[in-house]
Amino acid sequence: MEDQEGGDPLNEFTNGSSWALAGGTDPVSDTVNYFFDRESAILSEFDWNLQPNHTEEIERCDELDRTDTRPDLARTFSVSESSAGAAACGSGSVASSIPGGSADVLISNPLIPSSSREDTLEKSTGSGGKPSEIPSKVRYKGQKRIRQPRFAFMTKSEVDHLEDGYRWRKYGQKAVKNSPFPRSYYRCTNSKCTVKKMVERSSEDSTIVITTYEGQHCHHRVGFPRGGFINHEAAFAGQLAPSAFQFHSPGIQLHTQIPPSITQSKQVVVDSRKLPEPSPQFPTDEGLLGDIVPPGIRNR
DNA sequence: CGTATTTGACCTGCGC
DNA sequence: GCGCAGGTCAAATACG
Repeated sequence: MEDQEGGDPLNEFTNGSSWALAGGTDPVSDTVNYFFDRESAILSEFDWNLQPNHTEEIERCDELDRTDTRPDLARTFSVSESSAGAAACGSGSVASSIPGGSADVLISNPLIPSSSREDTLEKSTGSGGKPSEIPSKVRYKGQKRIRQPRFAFMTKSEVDHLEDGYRWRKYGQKAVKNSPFPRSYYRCTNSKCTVKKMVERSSEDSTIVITTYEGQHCHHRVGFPRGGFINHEAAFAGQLAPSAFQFHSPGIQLHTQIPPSITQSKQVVVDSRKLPEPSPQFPTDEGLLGDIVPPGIRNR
């Protein structure tokens, strides 16, 4: 647990970053640096500020987790109108890590208004909670959904659900239009965490898995990718990526290879071509992950 | 038996 | 207003 955020990730990526993944002494830290480098480049591209508070927020939330297991308590501050895409459990601003090593990066607008029914529902019931007396269908009405910031990336992988150090509960699967592959919906199993992710395969290239994170984890991962059981890239994406979108969206669209079907309307796509050229290969876990699709050089 | 997954139904948002 | 597609719920089922 504690080792997952052992150091200030921001310091790590601002200080010593290394693109030499393969030759690194620690593939994990290399991965960290890799991501942070890329994120730094991306965020600076848009003149976004990085606020190194993520560790504190997570610890705060973890503390809550230890001291109080009531789901309602945590959910009460899950989303607010002014959260501007803040995380589910904390409003902390953090530097996100964009997993550029795996794919192009897509950034969703943090303030996409939708429906807040899910938040409302989760407060009252939760996925595993006892049913409320009020039918959910009734509670849907009159609610506004505040879409949390989204973060999507593509990974070339044979497995759909990439391990990222968190535990996820699948709560839905949906056929996607114009795609032969269904989209799976996952929610973080942490009772205080409202992070979700969607996983689907690219309709154009079935070997590419598109993972979309929504929200920000308020707790540590359950494990850390040292034992080789975790997809590093996904881990950092899941942990850090969404938080980037607390910053103002520049509202520009430069480049994307992620199908619009998964991102809804408003989105910002970071032009990965402006990023430092990544290593075409990326450490993978158990060989499940194939070649990570590097931004800008895919399909060459 | 507790937890996770599956899956059909339902709701919301959006485009026309 | 209508229809479609995305997203979620929750009961049923599977699994360890």
